Amino acid sequence: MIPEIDRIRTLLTAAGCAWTRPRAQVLAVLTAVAHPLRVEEIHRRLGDPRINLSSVYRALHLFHRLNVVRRLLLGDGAARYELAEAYRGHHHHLVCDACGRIEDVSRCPLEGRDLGAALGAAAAFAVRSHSLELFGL
Amino acid sequence: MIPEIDRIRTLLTAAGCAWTRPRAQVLAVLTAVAHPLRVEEIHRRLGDPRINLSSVYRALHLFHRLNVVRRLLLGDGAARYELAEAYRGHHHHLVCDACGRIEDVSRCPLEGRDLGAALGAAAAFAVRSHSLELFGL
DNA sequence: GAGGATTTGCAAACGATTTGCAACGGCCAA
DNA sequence: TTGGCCGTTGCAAATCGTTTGCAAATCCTC
Ligand SMILES: [Mn+2]
Ligand SMILES: [Mn+2]
Ligand SMILES: [Zn+2]
Ligand SMILES: [Zn+2]
Repeated sequence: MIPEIDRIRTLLTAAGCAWTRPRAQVLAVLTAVAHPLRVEEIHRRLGDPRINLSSVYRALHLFHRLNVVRRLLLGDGAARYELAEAYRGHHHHLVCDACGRIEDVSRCPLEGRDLGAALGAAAAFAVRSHSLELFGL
Repeated sequence: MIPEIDRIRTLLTAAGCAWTRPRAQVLAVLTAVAHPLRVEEIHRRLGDPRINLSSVYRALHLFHRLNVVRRLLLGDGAARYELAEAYRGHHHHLVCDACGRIEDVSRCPLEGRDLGAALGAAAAFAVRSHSLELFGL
């Protein structure tokens, strides 16, 4: 099926983790949508009502640890998840202050910037990733 | 006393809000430290044990609404607060993936960037603020 | 200092997330 | 293909940070 899912399945196997129905379905949901989803939303979209909400949480934890998904915290109480950079590409988000709508920005405003220079004194710091959200209207 | 606190007090008054002991002490804590604090930490540092944790939450809400403090969500369960841009200047944070230590970066890697250009299609979006955190070691 | 409006302390409610545990189901070896 | 082991799940209860209702305390204006 979808090549990303195959890649991820292989990755799970390599990490010694089982390929189970909850995990597969959570991934199916995440690959099917274009924007970050709350856990509750992911759970609701699973084809299978037998799957428990806590299994979704556990799957997302595992995926996050294996860098399969990215977790976003946008200020309302709930975390949002989307496929990680390796599967959806590096991008950032516009968050509307008024209605809360979220949109992707594929061009990274940091590209070409020498982050090391910006750090200055804290040169001992090796940047591994960054999180950038733009808020507005 | 500290000029920032006077400014903020004036601002509260202008907004029709009272200058009360909990609010003053929360501000005193925030102006005294250089890094973002969790609500629980702020509460612990108040000189006065009579002040209730929920008053700290309420004070921080008010301050956040009036743009006196900034709220940071760094991925562990708890929000962190620090004085807002107008009082501490625009800056970002380094977050250590290993130990969780947080450090300020005063140079903004976005300065001089035309965010509008980076947005591309979503030109209808007016960026009012941005949040950038750098993760690494 | 008195009056009325705001704010506080307290304790209970809340929503998101995590956890213990017994039943279950992938996965590998036979 | 089957058997069985060990990781995984469903379920319900616990936890955590945060919010809220309400009566009492505090602030601000006069
Ligand atoms: Mn996205
Ligand atoms: Mn800071
Ligand atoms: Zn970027
Ligand atoms: Zn900046």
